[in-house]
Amino acid sequence: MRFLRAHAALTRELSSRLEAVHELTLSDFDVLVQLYYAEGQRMRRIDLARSVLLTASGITRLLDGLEAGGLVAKERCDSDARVTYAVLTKAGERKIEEARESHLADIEELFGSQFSPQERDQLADLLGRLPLAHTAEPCSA
Amino acid sequence: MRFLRAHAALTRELSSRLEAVHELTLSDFDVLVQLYYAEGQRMRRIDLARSVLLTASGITRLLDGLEAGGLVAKERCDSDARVTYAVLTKAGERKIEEARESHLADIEELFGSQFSPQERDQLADLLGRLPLAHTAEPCSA
DNA sequence: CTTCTATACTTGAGGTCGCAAGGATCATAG
DNA sequence: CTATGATCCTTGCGACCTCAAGTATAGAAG
Repeated sequence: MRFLRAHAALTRELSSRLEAVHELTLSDFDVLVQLYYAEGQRMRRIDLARSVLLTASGITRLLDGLEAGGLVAKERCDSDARVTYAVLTKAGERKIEEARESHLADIEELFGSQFSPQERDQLADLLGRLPLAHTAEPCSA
Repeated sequence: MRFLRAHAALTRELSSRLEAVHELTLSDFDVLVQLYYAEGQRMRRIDLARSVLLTASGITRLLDGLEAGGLVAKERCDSDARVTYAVLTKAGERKIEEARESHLADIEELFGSQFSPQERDQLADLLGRLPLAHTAEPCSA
């Protein structure tokens, strides 16, 4: 129960702040961060989908939006014509660097301020043990 | 990050199981449980909304569905014509008692099995400290 | 080469939810 | 009594996401 409640409350707050300041969804931000830390700042759409826990169709539509905003671009793959890469553009890079700052501050305020460093580790450990929560975490947020 | 991932994965799994077996959304279930434990098995719609962290409009539409299914009923309030109560019907009571059983088993499997009793308390404590997570918890799930 | 299966992606339809606006009712103050 | 403001609820609209189905490509087997 607490888990669900906490999530609903936190994501609503974080999402609305992110949206108000940067015009980004939490999912948008999530995708941009993944790309930011990816090698060559590019990823296959399918891997992107898995790492942010969306379906393939979800990623298609989300990237449509980010492409329209010029934050990411498509790129074909030479060795396999089925795959399309999503690449972070310069604008996208700037965007995520801006947004990351305020987003981390928001997280710190809503989340981090409640816990001691030790408790944070504990929480991370406990949450990390949950099934299916292991998709990709080459990221510091 | 882990928090968001864990939530996405868990709710998808729990929700699809609940839907497959009982044709209930996680939110539906949540509302039914709230009513089940409420005094007289009835609540004002607005309080229901706050306790499950939905907006008023969300509750209206969700209850439309549950009413259509005969699980809850509307009831006018004599002392204040603005408010409408949502009351659990007999069918709703049966439904929630059935669903609760399998849902708790699912939770146990996905969630509880990862932790010792002590760790559960720890996790509950940590999550409970998050802001806005304090809405209503007269419930054992 | 052809066929069969698996994978990557897109699209159409449908569900859930929030926001903003509007209607009804209540409470309070003049 | 009337005006004002607050509260409860509903509705139109749009955002986001999933599922199912369809297209295109790849790889392996006959």
